[in-house]
Amino acid sequence: MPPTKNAPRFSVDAQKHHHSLHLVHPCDTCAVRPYSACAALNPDEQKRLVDIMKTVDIEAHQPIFNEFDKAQHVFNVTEGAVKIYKLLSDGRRQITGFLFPGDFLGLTHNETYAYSAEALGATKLCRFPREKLEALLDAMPSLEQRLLGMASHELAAAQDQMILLGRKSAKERVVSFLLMLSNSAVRHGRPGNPVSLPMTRNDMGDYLGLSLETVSRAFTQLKTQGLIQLLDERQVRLNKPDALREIATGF
Amino acid sequence: MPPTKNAPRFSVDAQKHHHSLHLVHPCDTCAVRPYSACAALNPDEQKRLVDIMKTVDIEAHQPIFNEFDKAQHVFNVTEGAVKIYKLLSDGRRQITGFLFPGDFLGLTHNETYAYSAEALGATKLCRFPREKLEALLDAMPSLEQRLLGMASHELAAAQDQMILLGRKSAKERVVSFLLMLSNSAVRHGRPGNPVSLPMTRNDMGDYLGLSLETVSRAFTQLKTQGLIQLLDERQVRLNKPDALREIATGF
DNA sequence: CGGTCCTTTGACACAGGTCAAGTAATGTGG
DNA sequence: CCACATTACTTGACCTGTGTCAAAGGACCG
Repeated sequence: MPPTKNAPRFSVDAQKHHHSLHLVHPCDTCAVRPYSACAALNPDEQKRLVDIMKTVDIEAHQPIFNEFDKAQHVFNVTEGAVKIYKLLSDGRRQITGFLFPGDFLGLTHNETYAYSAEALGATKLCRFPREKLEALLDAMPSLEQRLLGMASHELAAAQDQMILLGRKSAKERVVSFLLMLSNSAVRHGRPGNPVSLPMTRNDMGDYLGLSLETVSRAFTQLKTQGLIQLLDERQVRLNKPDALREIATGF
Repeated sequence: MPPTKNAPRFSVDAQKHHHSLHLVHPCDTCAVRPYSACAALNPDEQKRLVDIMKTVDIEAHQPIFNEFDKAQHVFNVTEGAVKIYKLLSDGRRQITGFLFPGDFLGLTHNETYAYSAEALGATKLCRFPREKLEALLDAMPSLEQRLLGMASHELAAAQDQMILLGRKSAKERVVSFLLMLSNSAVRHGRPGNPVSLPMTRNDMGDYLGLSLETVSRAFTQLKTQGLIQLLDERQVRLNKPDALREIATGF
């Protein structure tokens, strides 16, 4: 069952006009966050970024781009959530990340994208033409520094994911995932305890290297042990964060 | 035969004196490679790099630094090979990378190292004091650009490793590993076909998320199918690279 | 030449995958 | 507003790939 994807369907807003409204804080649009790129730029630099930027709306479950497409744009999530993934030729899928407001996608040093990207729910993005962004980079070391910091942060996260995928049990993976989502929410300025889960069990499985059934069973087990509590189907309360942290780190 | 046991050991002081000899090509010392950082620097910039650099020798199986140590130096491999890994509290280990001449280790944006590093065989490193290197970075955007390129390359590799760990079978993992080593050897200017394996089965297992027995069984199976051939215990010939590539990508 | 480490191989156990059935939640068209 | 379809989730029964444990051989070393 190789999930054959249709072509990207997104509408580009004609938003050029009110860019000027955002000049002082362009990153209100571009979702400024601790790890976002536009913080710490001077007004002139911000203006140059905003000038090459367009806002894009994506409907739920629509592709944003596919692996091996020509990499013409770089995106920044402003609202909603995105999953990025790679496929093996027989359809096996590995989700390599879930992205939230402030996160970049589509950065690459090759001609083509290194992964596919799809919106989880209704999502807004900032879109930068790649060659223009790269020209800006050369002229703005501070932006480049920022990107390096983000890349190094992502690299650390990728290594955590490797130990999860290579060495953790199903339960440890699910617990690690919940804590990771919680931490990420806090970093992005959202509440960290009732954790919201904008993705399906299947997506979680493809992120954690598990089947959807195993993810579901892990949830049930954690519920039974009183460690978590499902409020709404897409909302989990972490009852004993410390106990969960111990499970996640392998005690 | 484990690589170069009796490597000539020159002291740090001795190196200092003939820095001037290296000024035109300082990266002979610092192992210049396509993904290395010192390429494309002008002579003045190269000199400034060399001035803060020291050469270090590490014996086989000796630690270089440990996760959570204060990150005081950044290293570049010049000879030999290094493994970097993370541990869970009960001792489970995930090797997150094998590094060869030209590769950097110890780069982080935190106070402490994000992983432990250990020499596989006798190994030579270039060592840069971290704060001096960071000061240089601010002054040399070209170097920063180079690092960003390397980080983005490593990020892509990390995502390949995620699909390997999350979704590939034992046999697919081992084959992917052999091909990866072969490609890496070619990129680093060494022969790509008889692949040399400077690490133990145990190390391979900890890199691939498998037990050492499963790695061994996969080798036997590949031998039986005539796809590979063990020359020396640390040297594999890839008999049918195309067939191997198909296995690795999940056909 | 005995000790240590690495590798291979076999026997067996088990975590997690697969298949299947049933239910709940959500959306859709009449 | 209600049939109906669709998608998501849970749970059970069973199967299998890989881990674990154990033993034995080989290479290297002091």
